[in-house]
Amino acid sequence: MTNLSYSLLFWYKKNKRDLPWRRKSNIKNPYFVWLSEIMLQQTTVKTVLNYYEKFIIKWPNVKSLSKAKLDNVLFSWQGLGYYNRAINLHKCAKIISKNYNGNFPNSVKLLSELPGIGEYTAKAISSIAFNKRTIGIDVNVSRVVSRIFNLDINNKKKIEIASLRILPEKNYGNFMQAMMDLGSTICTKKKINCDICPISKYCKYKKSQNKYHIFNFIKKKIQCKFLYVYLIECKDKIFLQKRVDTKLLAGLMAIPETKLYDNKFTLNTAKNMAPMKLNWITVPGILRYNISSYKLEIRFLRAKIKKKVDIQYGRWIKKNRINSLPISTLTKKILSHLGLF
DNA sequence: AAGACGGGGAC
DNA sequence: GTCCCAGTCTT
Repeated sequence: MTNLSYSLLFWYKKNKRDLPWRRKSNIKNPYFVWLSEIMLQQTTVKTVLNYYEKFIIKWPNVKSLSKAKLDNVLFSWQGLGYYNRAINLHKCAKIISKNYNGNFPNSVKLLSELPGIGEYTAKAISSIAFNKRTIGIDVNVSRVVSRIFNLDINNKKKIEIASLRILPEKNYGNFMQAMMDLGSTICTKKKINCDICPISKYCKYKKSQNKYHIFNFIKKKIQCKFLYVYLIECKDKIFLQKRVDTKLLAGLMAIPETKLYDNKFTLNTAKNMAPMKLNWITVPGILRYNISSYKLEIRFLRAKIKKKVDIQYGRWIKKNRINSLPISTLTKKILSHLGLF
């Protein structure tokens, strides 16, 4: 065992974050590890906590989750974002129940074949739940490793080789989590607390020219997009549609909308593009909302209809039942603008 | 190899 | 306002 890994494990034992999926009874339970890892993809710990607790109460094991309706899973996932994670979570639960009799495989190879589980998550589960000799390299681990060895954080191969070199002789799962905790509390992106770092004496960061520690040169382009949404009312019901054949907010229920246009367009155009020919009335106000890589500018039309009409993937929903459906934060804001949520 | 995919918190 | 987060999947 290297001095570095020993020092880090010692530090971790005393200072690890108290997280629900790390409770003694949970940490070796692959279901809990898997669920937390999926939720934590591109999502902060703080945000995940409530969702995680809700999920394990509702579905305490993989078999119960596999029997759930997808809409129910999406409902519990609403607001967490990246809804394909929920769809894949559900798919994966079914596979584990059916093909693996409810037991997760422990190898990186087999784990990687499951929906929603990529290289990182496969290694994380294998390491944390099964204590296999591997390490999932997330943004925290790569940052820490890059600083320890003064490596280019974007050079995946070098970071990986270096991370394997500092692995302890046992306690692989703890070591991986220790690296992540260090990265999220002490060796953070902007504030770098070498003074209280348990492994600073093994680290090149302070001595180096900080050559590789400025990154993210490329800015993500945010595009402005314009759209109209359509509120169709029939007595005490409104018309909503399931979002299929779209990657954005996949699987959720939403109010009908136009495509996302690069330029502003006229009211008449919006009326012509409406899902039905109705007496459309403008709802005052514009809703601006940032989602994914778009800056949305949303305008509103509303109309009443006498008799319900059926449209594909559509459902007529009682206004007081909207909150029982899986909908996105964006849809909530839209409905809120219309006084419905 | 690059782009799409959500939402909230930090600053 | 901008940046970022326990990444994965598609093209």
